Amino acid sequence: MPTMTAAQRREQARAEYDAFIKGCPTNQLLDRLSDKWVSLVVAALSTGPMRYSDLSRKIAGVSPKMLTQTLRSLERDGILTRTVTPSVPVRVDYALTPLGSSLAGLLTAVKAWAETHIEEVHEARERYDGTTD
Amino acid sequence: MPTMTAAQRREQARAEYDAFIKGCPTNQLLDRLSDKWVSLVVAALSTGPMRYSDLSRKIAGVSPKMLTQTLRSLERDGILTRTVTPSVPVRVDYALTPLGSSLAGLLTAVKAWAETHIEEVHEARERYDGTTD
DNA sequence: CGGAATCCGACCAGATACTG
DNA sequence: CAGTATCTGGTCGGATTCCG
Repeated sequence: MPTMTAAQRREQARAEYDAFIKGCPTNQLLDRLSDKWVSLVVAALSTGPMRYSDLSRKIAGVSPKMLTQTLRSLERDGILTRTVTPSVPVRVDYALTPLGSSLAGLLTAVKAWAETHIEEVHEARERYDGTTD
Repeated sequence: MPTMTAAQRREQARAEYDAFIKGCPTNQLLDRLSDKWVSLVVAALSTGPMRYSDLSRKIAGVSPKMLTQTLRSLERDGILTRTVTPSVPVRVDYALTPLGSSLAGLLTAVKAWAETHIEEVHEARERYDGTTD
């Protein structure tokens, strides 16, 4: 009696999909890139190591919480390293790993694409928005 | 007296940052890519045009709402085209534009990077998670 | 079949305040 | 200086329902 079968089928499809995602490297990476702060942090560090407060200042709009959270996940993924120097005021430096650098290279490629094609996108948008005819 | 100056400074930094974002093509593009369904739709269409229900089936975990929403924004951005065939049951086909195809190419590059380096990420994660010492 | 509208819950993200 | 903890609210995403 398929009374709530619809929901169950959805759920099952979701589970399968989820399992599929787990084994899919692309999606995991995409998950990282989809974090808006990730790209900014990586970009900021691509010119060299920075301290926590430097990052906080350079990125500006970020809250301490999000910055820490982002740095943590990137550190966990081996994208960057966290170095604590126990001086009188504690000093923490963040730097890209080789892996992180290659990711930065990828982001550069994305950026290049964006700058090349953004115009077309804008035109398409105006065309779509001015849906006069 | 700086009682609430902290909040105001945050707000101002946020405004500047926001303005910066507006003019930044990279970020606009990143916004698109950060939508988890976008990549899946583009990937699905990269092998050829598909109907709405085909996409719905192929992507599996997506709800009608999100699928439509994703397709709309992609259509608006000129990434894909929407073709309605007014037969008895309405038929709608979606296909990538040349712009969309080039985006698909970019996603392929990202995918390649992911598959190349995912192993390192996994190792880094296990090393980080097994925080024994 | 293809889609729109509504409702609602879950999660994410920010602000604030406090600690080492 | 470099975080952490908590609360809160806004947005996203899903389920449901109904229309062309």
